[in-house]
Amino acid sequence: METPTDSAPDVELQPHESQNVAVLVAWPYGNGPRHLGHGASLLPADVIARYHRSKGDNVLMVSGTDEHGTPNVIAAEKAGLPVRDYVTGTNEIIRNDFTGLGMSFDWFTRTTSKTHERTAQGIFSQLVDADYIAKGEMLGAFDEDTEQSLPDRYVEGECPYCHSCARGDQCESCNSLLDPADLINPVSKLTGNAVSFRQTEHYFLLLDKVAPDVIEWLKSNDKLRSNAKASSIAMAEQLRPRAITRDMSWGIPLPEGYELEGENHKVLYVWFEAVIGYLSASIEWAKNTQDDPNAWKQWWSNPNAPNYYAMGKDNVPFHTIIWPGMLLALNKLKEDREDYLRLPDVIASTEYLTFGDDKLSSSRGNVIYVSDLLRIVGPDALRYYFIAAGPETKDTTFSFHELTKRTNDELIAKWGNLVSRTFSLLNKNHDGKVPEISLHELHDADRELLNSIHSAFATVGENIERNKFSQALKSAIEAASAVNKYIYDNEPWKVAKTDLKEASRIMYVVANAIDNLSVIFSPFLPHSSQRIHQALGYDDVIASQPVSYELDPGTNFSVLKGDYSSNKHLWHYRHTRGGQKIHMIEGGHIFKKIDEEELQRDFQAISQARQLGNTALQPDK
RNA sequence: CGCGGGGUGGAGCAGCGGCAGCUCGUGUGGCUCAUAACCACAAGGUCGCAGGUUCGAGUCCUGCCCCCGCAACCA
Repeated sequence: METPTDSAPDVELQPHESQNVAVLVAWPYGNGPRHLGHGASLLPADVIARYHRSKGDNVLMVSGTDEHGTPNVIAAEKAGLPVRDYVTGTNEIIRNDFTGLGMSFDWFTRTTSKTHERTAQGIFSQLVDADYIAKGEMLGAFDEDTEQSLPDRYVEGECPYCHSCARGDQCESCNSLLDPADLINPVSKLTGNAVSFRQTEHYFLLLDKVAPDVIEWLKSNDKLRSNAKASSIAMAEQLRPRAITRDMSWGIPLPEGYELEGENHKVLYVWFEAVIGYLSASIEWAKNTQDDPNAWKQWWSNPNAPNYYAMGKDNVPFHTIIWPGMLLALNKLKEDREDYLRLPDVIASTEYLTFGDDKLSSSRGNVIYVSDLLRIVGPDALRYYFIAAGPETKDTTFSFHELTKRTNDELIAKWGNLVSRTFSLLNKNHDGKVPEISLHELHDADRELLNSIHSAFATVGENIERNKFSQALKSAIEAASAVNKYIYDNEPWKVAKTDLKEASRIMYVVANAIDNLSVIFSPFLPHSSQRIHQALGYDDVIASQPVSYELDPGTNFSVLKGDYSSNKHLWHYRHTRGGQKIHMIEGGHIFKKIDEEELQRDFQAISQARQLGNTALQPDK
């Protein structure tokens, strides 16, 4: 990347050598709409993907809904729906949340897809054959009446130590860690029925066997954030075999030939199969959208294709230990090094977004959903908030006040207002056109400003590449501020009255700056960047959006995909062509100012309407 | 001594060995093209507490206090 000099800023950047970049987004659990915490932890993935596309890289961004597991079965029961119908509904809700936010997935599928089932079963049987998975026995809790198997957290009873009421995994009164089998008079939290425990046979992933390799890999990966790295190494040092099957009927069945004795209702446990989704979704994407069904290997088995994983911090161990452990074991079975599956490079994890005193999660009452705020403030204000004020390095408390401040006093005051005043000046004094000038008319101050925009591409890009998203966005805002100062210093509204040619030069520089800034902002604020781009008279698409698409018509199985080919090779300074007619933005403003009281009122109204409305698809309490 | 993250002006954060910074808010002034927006200047901090290392410490070490997450059947 060149250093900007005092020469004209029209130096061509070195053409960026395209890389294949995989962006792997943690699979949202399919039990209901996404809340703000989910949005905050997954949005950085979209910034990474959009930035890399803009740079010219070939991005493959995949994810899907994680639809198996007990919580979904229970939620479906409550809703009075077959589980499959229930998760089809939540998948649609989550797809809409992501579409609304503008998450530019290449493929957003479901763990209930055939490809996923086959891939997960294939990996399972390979690992069994290679002795990385072995049979063993485990004590399981069963509802005595319904025969439903129950995870620890659904079992409660009297604490054997302090004799107060305790949940299966921990006593909230005396804080003892419990084994649910020790509880006195255990009952199901769901039905109140008595719970009994029996030994049943299960498959275990022999994590201890891959631990040395996992530790070695952890130590050698210098892109992992130090917090994730240290805690993961400590955890890896005490890995034990872990059961990866469950007694239930909802899930991926064990592959043929691997059934356990006398059992026909064992399924793969969600945490084992869900992480495989990254791979299976890539395979499914290739099969459905590419000429070459093996195209996924250009990301997964390519030594020059870095990958980025995005998730909340609770998910880190699955991506630093379990998934790498599985991949390491699989790679040991590959004869050809060229078939090695790539382990995680960058784990961009966030901390938690909290709300008041309660964790903002779907398992508690205090929740604000992504869709609520999308309706009230729109996608880009929410995206701005997530990146500028989100829990990037520490837990952060959400507040309407902070959202309002960030939107009104930063996003709108700096960037939105810059766009407004520019269009207004062009309209008033320059026939609603970008003035035409020749570049050698530029003054030193003009070049200086344009150079600062030129270097903003580098600064913002570097920060994104270092996972410093809020810093990157701040740099973009600073670049916009420089343009505001330039306008103030040059007073084009005054100059236009006496010397229109001079004013044209100034306004050309401003329009040119905005044109470039819309590209710089596009990974963060794709919706508004696209509108500004069009308002400047262009008709191409610099920030595409995902669309829902029914895979096999009639199956009710839909995925998100998108065509982002026109978003590529934009991440560099360019001169705006003069003379093009601008189009005023509908309503005059790209961003709508937030009235904090109104925001709270609107939220209350939506929240109440939701509680009164159909509860069938509500997340479980 | 289970593991880890965080505690920096009113708010949100950066800095992680060399004169305490940024954004917002606040005050004053300027500007009036612009969504009471924009521009300039100013006030405001003994960098959680206590020791230590060092010519020099938010920055390294030790102890303590507070907040948060994880602790593997919460996926």
